Amino acid sequence: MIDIKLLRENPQLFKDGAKAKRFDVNIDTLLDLDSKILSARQMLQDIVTEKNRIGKEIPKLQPLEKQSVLAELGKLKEKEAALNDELKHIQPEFDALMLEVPQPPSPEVPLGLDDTENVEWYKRGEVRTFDFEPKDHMQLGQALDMIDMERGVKLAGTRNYFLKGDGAILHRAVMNFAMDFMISRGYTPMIVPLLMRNEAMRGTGYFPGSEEQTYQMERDELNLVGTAEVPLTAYYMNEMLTEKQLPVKFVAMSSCFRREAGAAGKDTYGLYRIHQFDKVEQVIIGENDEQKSIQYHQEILSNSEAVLQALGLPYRVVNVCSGDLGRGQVQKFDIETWMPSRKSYGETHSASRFYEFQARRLNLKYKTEQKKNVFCHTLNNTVIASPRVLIPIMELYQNADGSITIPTVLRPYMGGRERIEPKQ
RNA sequence: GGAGGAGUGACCGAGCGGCUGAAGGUGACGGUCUUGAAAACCGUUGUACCGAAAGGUACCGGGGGUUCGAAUCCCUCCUCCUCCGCCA
Repeated sequence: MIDIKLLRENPQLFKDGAKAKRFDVNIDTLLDLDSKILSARQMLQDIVTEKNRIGKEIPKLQPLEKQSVLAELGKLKEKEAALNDELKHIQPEFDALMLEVPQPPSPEVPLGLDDTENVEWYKRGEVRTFDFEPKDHMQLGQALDMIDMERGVKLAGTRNYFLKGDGAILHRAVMNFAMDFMISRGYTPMIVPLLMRNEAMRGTGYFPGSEEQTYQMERDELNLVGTAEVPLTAYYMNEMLTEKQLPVKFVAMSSCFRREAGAAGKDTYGLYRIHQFDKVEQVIIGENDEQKSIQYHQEILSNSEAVLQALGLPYRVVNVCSGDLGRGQVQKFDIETWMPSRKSYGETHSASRFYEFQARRLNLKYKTEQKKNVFCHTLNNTVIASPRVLIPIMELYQNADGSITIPTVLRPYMGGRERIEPKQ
């Protein structure tokens, strides 16, 4: 959520921001509602002040005097009720609109309509060329009995799968490696609840907007999270931290659930776009300081790069363009990892910086050394998401004989083995 | 799932229709004293909104109601605790 005071001062900034992000929100209506609310509240306040003054005198009055004073009060109450009634209509309208106003993007964000206009920042790692006909991850997965898509679909519908045998082992190895790596960098490991109240979904910016993308447990009014960002970022919701506590750095491993509504027919092959996956996610809750936020953004980006480098995967970092940014994001860097079967880089990570946007919705504040109360800043990034990352691992590490070499950093997590080989 | 009990400021805890934004204590901060520290003593110590300010308004788990007036009474939701049942 944005600061209404900033909006009053500079509506054009927010109109331009919304336009660049391709969000449709009526700022003028919002400002109009705002001024109506302000004047109604001012009048209401004056009435209540008067009421309170009269109310205090009542116990001192003679019974006869009381009658006329009570009559006077009655008139005030009528006015009060009318104003309250007006507010009751306007306020929810205002609140709903406020939730829709996008955070304007940083000046460094390239203007663009969609992900095709994201700007490549830099590349790392060598893209492997094969001297044999490489298999894709599904062919490898079947041959090595690591992936069973058919039975996943049989039991749970499209975009569902089983990881089996070495597939399950490799998946766990990747997750555990990433988790241990982040713990070694000082992040606090968390196991988090995956069913979240609407409040937490709204607070992190997913609602309103992503209801269609979310599995909602309507009977219990709970939502299956699409990322551990939600419980981690909302962890201190409605709390007041102290400056000394900051920055808070969390890392969590969790399952993630996404309906992929609107993606019908897109990326239907293999393990790329699926309804359920596991992810190690990093979140920073930091000070209300844009320069520090920018530093933290670099930090979470380089954490993930270090993981990819350790795994020996070639990737590129892209500066996500305005039209591809979410409502709350100030700036976002995606990391895309080379996937031979797609003959392209595919998104594996997404590093976002929000400034106050989420903290305002979450009512997440801290007390500064100067005893002022301000909103925190929040950021998050993927550390690793599997099985999507198994696509480049399996495909890039495959050998001509059909086996897969295990990346060295994963070997300790796989009983010291060097290869995944077909069973005899 | 059934039966009871409870939610007050950073924390503990009093209040149970007007004198209460809220006693008392703890903690924190400032000061006196001291070579320094401790102890003791004195003082300060909530958030949001409107306002240039003075000041005003709201908030005692959330929402709604009764009343001229609610932290105090009623309804509802949430949370926690105790006992019983069930269970990985």
